[in-house]
Amino acid sequence: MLDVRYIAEHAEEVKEAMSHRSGVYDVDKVVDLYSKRKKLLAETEQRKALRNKVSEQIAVIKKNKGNADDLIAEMKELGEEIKKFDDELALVEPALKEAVMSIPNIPHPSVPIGKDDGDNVEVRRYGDPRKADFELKPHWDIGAALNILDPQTAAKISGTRFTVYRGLGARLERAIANFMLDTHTANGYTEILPPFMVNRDSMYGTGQLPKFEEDAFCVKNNGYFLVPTAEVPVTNMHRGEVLDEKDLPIKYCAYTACFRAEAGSAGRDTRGLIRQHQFNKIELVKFAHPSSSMDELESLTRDAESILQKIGLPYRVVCLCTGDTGFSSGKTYDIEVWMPSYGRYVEISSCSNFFDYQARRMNIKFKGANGNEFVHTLNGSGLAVGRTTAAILENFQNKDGSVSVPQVLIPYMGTDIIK
RNA sequence: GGAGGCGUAGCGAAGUGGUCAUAACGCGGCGGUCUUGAAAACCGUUUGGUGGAAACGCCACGGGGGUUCGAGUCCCUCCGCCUCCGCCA
Repeated sequence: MLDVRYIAEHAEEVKEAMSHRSGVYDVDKVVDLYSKRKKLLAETEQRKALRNKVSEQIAVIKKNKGNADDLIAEMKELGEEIKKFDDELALVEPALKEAVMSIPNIPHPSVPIGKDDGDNVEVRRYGDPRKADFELKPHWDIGAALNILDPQTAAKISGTRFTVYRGLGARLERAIANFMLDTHTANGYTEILPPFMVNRDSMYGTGQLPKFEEDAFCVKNNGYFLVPTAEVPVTNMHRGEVLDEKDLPIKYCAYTACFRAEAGSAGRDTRGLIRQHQFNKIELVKFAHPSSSMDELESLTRDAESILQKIGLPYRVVCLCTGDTGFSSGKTYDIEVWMPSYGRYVEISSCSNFFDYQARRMNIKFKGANGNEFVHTLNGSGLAVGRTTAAILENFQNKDGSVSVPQVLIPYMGTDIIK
């Protein structure tokens, strides 16, 4: 969330920023509730100060065996007044909090202004889209032919949007995950294996709640949520903490299954590994000093890209425009891998700098020169494993239906060909 | 799942209805004295949030609610940790 005070004192600036985002946001409501709260706070605090003072007097009188009945009666009355103001505050506070939380992050000045993904700006490209002298097949056909991807069986045991990986398919998924983790840990990221279920507070902390509850799976027994991304458990690890400035940046990588309801995506990407209820992902998370978080976003994006370069998959990096940038993010780069079956680049990673937006919400600070300050949080996929599997199957397929194993994965696969 | 105990500053821990929560005491951290330097010893200093230009307030003892003129302290509830028992990969 943004700083309430900042919104109140820079209302026009915030409104201007919101006008470039998708959706409509009520900044005035925040300003309004803020001044209302301020007024109530003044009223109640003034009375509390008096009560505190008189209560001390009563204590003294009692100690000296005196009679304080008059004062006690007065305070009883004052107490009722205080309660009235507090009750009113109890209505305004949550309303204000909700209003503030409903305002998305302010995009960084370097973010291109635009409406939707059509206005995203390509930053760089690596490699060239695969060309072949035979017809390139989509990965779901390759997977079926090689008997390594089996959505039918998954549908029987679970439902649609699940896949059973079999044999070298399962092995490929595992090889990719291991390769990614090995690469990132060698780059200074500490490997984390977090719980795959988290509580409600964590979902609020990273911003999946309250707005996007229908996207998540909730466990009936205990109200826990299946993690939609490792960002949630890993970023929340430091919720409510004051970090040591000299430990920054803290860098984590985590491999988890991710669970998404994909509500509202009916009919989209119904075939293959692109959009599943359960998929594997390596996530990179950073807690950074505000002064260097923009640099950390660049290096995080490069770290994610390096995986694709090492495997040898063509991709491009785009900077999301203001209208397409996620709710909590201040700046986002998407990494898109070339998918022959789609005939275009498909998102395989999303790297974001949230500035202090998540940190304020989660109360993650560091002890700096000017007292405690909020850290900046960043994260990005490094990468989505299922989509990487799909991209490899398509980009490394051979005319005879086999798939060559990328060089760097051969040690993990124990073979150089899937056939 | 059952029984009991506990949750107070970075850590340990006192406080069991009032005028020492800017929280005793101990450890740690920071500054200093001493020392060639260090250790030891000694002295000093160390919670955060929020309102206000300031003066000066308000809030916070795991979270939430209640009783009271007044709650760290009493009551309810939720969460977490520990011990024992049961079950279990």
